[in-house]
Amino acid sequence: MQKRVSLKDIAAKAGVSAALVSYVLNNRLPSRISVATAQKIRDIAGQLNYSTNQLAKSLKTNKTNTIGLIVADISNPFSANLARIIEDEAEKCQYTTIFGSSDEDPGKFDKLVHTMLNRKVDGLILSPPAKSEAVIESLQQKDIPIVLLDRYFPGIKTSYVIIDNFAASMEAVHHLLSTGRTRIGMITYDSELQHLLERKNGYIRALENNGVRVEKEWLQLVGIENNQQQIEDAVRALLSATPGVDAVLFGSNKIATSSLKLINSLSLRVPCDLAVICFDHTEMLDLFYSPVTYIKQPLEEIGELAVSYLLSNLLHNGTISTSQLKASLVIQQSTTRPDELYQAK
Amino acid sequence: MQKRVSLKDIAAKAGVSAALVSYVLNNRLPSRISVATAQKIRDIAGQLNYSTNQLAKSLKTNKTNTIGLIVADISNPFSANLARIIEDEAEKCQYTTIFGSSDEDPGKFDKLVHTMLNRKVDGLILSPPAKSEAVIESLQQKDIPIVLLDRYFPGIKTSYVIIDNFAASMEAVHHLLSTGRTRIGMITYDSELQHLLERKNGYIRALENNGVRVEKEWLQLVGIENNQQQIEDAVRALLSATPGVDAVLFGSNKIATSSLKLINSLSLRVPCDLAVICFDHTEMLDLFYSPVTYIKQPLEEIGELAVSYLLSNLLHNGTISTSQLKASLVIQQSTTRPDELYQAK
DNA sequence: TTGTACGCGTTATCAT
DNA sequence: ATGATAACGCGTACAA
Repeated sequence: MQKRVSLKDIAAKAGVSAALVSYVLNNRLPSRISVATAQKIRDIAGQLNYSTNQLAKSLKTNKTNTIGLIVADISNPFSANLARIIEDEAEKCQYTTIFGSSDEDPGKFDKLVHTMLNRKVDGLILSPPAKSEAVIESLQQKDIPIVLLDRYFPGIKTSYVIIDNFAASMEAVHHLLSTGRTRIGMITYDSELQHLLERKNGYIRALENNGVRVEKEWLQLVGIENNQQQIEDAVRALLSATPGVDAVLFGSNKIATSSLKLINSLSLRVPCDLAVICFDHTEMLDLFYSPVTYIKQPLEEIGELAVSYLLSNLLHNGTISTSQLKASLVIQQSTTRPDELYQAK
Repeated sequence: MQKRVSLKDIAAKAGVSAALVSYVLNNRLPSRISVATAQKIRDIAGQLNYSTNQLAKSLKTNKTNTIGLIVADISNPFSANLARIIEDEAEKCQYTTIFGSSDEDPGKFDKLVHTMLNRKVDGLILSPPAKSEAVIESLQQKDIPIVLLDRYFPGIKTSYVIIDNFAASMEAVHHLLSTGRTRIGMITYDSELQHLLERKNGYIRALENNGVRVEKEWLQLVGIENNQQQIEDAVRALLSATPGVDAVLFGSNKIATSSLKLINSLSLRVPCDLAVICFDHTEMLDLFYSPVTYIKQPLEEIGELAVSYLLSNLLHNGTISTSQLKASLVIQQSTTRPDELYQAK
């Protein structure tokens, strides 16, 4: 169906053995091969437009030069951006990437991992969903190189690249406090994933540290399926609480989008009546009528580190490298103090 | 490194030949194999946690159950959504998808195609960039199954799934005219890609059909690299033209985003001073202070058809299937007539 | 049910 | 010094 030119076609045409062709094309033992035949082989390979069959090569060498990447959902901008960076980075090192979306479902995650393993990927970069510890541990037992991305499990020793979500949440809340907001709510996920717990705990700790009592209704937890209705209910609950909030921290870009969609339709004004901050950037945030302050993850660095950790793991199996990067707060209009708003505009 | 359990491990433990194990696990010749041994083999396979080595299988069968998908840029929401749909659709049919982003660069496109071919993908779904006709034609000569996505080349007979961009543009302009706009501009790409030409021509034709003279400055062409500065200049040119426009059609979501970002910072109001319509949906459009009317492509249908055409092509090589789907106009506030605006709100 | 050639490169060993 | 032979990786499919 595809390339039918094989090594032995070249060998036949050149009047040499297939092995020799292999050596030449891979630049092996260059000292032991006469320049003349080497050139002849290269010429013929060129004119036959030969390209090596990766399947056969991989079968023999047990190396596919492929890495598997599993994210939550490739159609989410956060995942898509990260995927793109990883793809580019891997490609620089001659690696091909195959993607999969887990939809935060550990069953689907497990299935994806195994299809990738059947295809003999050299290693995996994974954003594991909740309750997927067993899968990760089994990969470790099999000595399959993995790097966790965006998330990690405190109880499992693996390579990972994450950000300091606790600190990021704290910083966001401190910023809100510094702009005079006192009734700060948060909408985030009801999940046991460590990075999400840290976002939640950072929020709580920041308020406590500043002597602010966290009202029960100020912390709204929603399902990780990102149900629009549920998120809207959470927004309404925050606003109708007693006392109602004057600022909200959104635990993800999906939550932010759904919430802002509702807020857009209410009479409420941002930032006068409500300040908002959100985790992760999307273009939508800049286009909101009051550009949204957000917590920016260093995506390039995350992607590059993940690939580099994985590749170094491929060379020296057993190496464990971890990074916890710092996120930065990008301050825009959505958190301007009301009294500064007019002079700023 | 990974699965070390092979067919012959099972065969040894079961005291049968490797061939028999293969038959059993593939449910071949079920009538000719005793139920007892079949069960024994399955049990052993289960307890050894065997899973087949796709590399070896593919090498023999010349089938990888993998499709290659090349889009312009996986980090663009339009591409990402489509990719996700195709991934899911392929997965339903037991196919794995490998992605690549061409960045509209024919050289990169060609390179991606060849890495995929070296990996022996069964077929390709491609959004070809400009000047990649030669690559497509060479794939055809090699009888490699392909389906073009989102774009096509009029001179080349291939399977494709596209939308009627000409009609979509016309409909958008007609809608603007029907809401009383008379000075309608367009910002789109300076590209020879057929689908982009059709977007441009649909705009021109719609105006001509309605006896509107298209001022030169109303049609602004920008590079496909989506340079922010260039797009902003185009917006400014439209607004400062004589006469200045009272409506704009954006040729892509990237153009729309960049333009709206600028418009957001001007004193100009949408839709009072300017109506806007854009090709393709992103969430950003709903969050703009005046939710943006857009041309919606039937992404699910496009993705499903593309996969189905490719798979049917894998069975019966040489089949050519094409679809030109209709896009729909989703009308939102950004094109409301100024005089209806207050009563509508 | 089984033996075995096969797909296609790789690489250690053998031959001039 | 140069180059050839052959085993190998692992599952498949045909002949026996």
